[in-house]
Amino acid sequence: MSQEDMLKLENQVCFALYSCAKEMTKLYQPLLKHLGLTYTQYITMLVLWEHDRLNVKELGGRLFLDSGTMTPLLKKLESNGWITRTRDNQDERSLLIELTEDGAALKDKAKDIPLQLFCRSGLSVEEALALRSRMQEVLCRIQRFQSVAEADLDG
Amino acid sequence: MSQEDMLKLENQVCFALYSCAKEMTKLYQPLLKHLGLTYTQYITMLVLWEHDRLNVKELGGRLFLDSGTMTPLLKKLESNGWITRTRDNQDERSLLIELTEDGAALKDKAKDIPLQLFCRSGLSVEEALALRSRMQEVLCRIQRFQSVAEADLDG
DNA sequence: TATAATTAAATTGTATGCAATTGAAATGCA
DNA sequence: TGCATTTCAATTGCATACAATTTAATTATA
Repeated sequence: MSQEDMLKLENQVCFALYSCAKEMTKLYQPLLKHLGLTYTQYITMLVLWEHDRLNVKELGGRLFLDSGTMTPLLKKLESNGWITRTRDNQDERSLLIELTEDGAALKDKAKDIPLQLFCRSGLSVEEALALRSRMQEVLCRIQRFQSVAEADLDG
Repeated sequence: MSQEDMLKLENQVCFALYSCAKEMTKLYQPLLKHLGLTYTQYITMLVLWEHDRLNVKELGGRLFLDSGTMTPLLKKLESNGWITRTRDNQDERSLLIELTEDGAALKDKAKDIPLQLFCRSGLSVEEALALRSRMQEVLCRIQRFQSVAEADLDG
């Protein structure tokens, strides 16, 4: 492919990924509105429903989000009554995030969302599984490159 | 898969897509910094390098971005001297976006970016092509569902 | 132990991103 | 022609995102 062609929008892998991710995220909106959650708040709750009592760093690490994004988001979840934010007695730098009763109970109201979303995606089960694995693998490769790039800066 | 399992973060197709797209976009940052562009500004320039003289709607349509995003972004590109924004004489509602000489010349400085990014992605040519096609196809399917959903609201 | 280095979260500043609304211009149609 | 509808861009309000910096707490080490 020529340098000229490589600059065309339709040939961009990243743009295809970027626009597809945005449009898929929008599919959640009508479903999440019932719960009073945004997409980012929803994935945060997904983590907490699996692993209650994480600190901001652990939570952000799983979601690939930094404290600049997590801090206001968690304050919002707290003000909505889904979580509590308390300093860790063992290490006062850490902030422990824990589900409230309401926050834990919200999981039941969210239980149909994954299937609903799957239907809206128009994917078959096999396609969805393959796509997810592929994305996870590409993400791993990118992270590997990022690590190498950082190591280069150090050396 | 159980309803319980479907709520786990690692089983989310959308989160895999969302996080992968974000991390891949970050790979552009060091490359684009030299040009003084953000990623969103870069993809806007990609469109204009292919099709100069589009209005905001046409430009936003190609990028899947609405006027709320495009307006400030285009004002920024204008203030940086890459584009001009002028009302269309034929239809005063439309705002024509055109490249300046500098904006057109910037294309040459960007010509290596696609290949550089490709190297950083860790993908083979075949993988990249397959991934891009896959994303474009999934995006089409999602858009189809969105259309159906809107038609339902009308009816 | 005193201090340097590190770590966690918060903060600051900038740039998206989108739903909903507004205002101006163009179009449709009675 | 005259008015309702539609269309386009801008605006408003809210919620991310992230780089860079700051603050407070902890750890490493001389």
